[in-house]
Amino acid sequence: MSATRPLAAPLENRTLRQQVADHLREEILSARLAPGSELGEVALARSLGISRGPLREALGQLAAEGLVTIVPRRGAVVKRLTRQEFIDAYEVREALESLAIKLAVPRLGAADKAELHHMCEQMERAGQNNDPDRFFELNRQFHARLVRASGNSKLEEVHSQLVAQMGRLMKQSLQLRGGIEQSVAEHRAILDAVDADDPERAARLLEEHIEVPQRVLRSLAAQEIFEQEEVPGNDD
Amino acid sequence: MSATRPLAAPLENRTLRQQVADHLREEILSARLAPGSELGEVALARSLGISRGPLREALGQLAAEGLVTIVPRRGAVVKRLTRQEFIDAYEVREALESLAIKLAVPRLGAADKAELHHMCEQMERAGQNNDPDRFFELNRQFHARLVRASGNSKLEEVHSQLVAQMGRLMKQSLQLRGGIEQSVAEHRAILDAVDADDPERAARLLEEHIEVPQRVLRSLAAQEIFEQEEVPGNDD
DNA sequence: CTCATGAAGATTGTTGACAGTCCACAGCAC
DNA sequence: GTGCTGTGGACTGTCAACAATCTTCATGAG
Repeated sequence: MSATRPLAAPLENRTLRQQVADHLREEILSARLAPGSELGEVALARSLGISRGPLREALGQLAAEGLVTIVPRRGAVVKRLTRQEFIDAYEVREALESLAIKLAVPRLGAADKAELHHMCEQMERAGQNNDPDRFFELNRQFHARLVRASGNSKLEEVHSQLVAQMGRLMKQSLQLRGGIEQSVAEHRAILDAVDADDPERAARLLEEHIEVPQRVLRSLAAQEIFEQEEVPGNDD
Repeated sequence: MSATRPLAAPLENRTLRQQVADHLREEILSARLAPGSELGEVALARSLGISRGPLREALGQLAAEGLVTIVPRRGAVVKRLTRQEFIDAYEVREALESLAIKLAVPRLGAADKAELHHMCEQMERAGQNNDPDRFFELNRQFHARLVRASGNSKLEEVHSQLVAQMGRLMKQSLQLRGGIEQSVAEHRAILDAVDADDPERAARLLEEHIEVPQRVLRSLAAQEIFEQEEVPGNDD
């Protein structure tokens, strides 16, 4: 019980496919690999110093996770969401988190609530410091924390996968809502309902909170987010 | 527009990995491959008449879909759900279908409603004929139809994947509820709300409908469903 | 008799090479 | 000049062999 990684990785048993999949997932989520980027197998394998076999398996896995699109005999590209797909994903995410908070509220202890409040304060501070990247990361952790607190592993799995797919776009959608102060206020309102052990009110507030970017996306000509980038592919 | 397969498969472009993945998925869903079955690569590849390469990619894809479990350097087995995982999946499914029916009701035309009623009648007939397999299949189609009618592709995708994971167990859980007549009555009640264009009532009824096996699973010592089968692996 | 040790067999992980397909571009007919 | 055709290159799909690891079983010490 004194291992450096007590959870889920007892030994360095990680196979190459897993390492490559994790690496590429991280590259995609961090936007170092832009949507639309073509993932040539030989070039990628060379740059990673491995063979094409494990790389192909990793790409297949990422395709099943919805992060890349594989066209038979044409290769793999980082998946690019249409506006409709993004709205659809938002709706599903709303339903998932609504369920999550209803399940989570009766299970939360004082320590959990305190931690959520702490995260909320950090988010406010990030807003004051004008650090949107940090705010985004904290926001992601806040929602992930709520979902995990539901105690429903499948829910957590589906949610994290969905958030990963929406990925980079969520960061930009953050700019579409009323600004960081508005978002922090909404989080506080949700936490109030959580403190009061009122799952229904918490769920309603959470749904409204998540709905904000959805409404903006529907109404506004927020096309720019999607229409943009034709992606140079490889710029040397 | 006169091709034999107008949708999604213009040519026989399907790659071996896809064919194998589809084949194995069908085998698992139809319970010809029981949960816990060990999927040895060499034996499987031989029986399919292919190499291990595409097979490994297909297995990786199915693992990402949650149908098989791959333990590094130990091989792949058909995933076996614990009771908790099954309950968790049921909760998520309930949230998804609740969202689906709320979205679907305002979009359904008279023809759609008629089709749903027709499916419901067929379910009743299957019950009278004491044909649980057919009833199960119709029930699956009924719910899938509702989800598709939501117009949310991501929702449909996540839902179908979840249903596939629950797969074979759902058939057995059908026996746990009040019997086929009870289930048909519940479907009729849902359709009444749909006919009345009342999304909230439809969603509430649907949630109660889905909750039935959940409650049974929680309370009852319905362990038998999960504790069973140690699975012979390969019987030649 | 029990448990540790080690070798043999079987299975998975990885690699490099071969085969087939798609795309781009040059050449030619009109 | 425009459009079709064929050839070349690059890429993906597939395969068979090699390497590494795990499991099993026999062997021997205590």
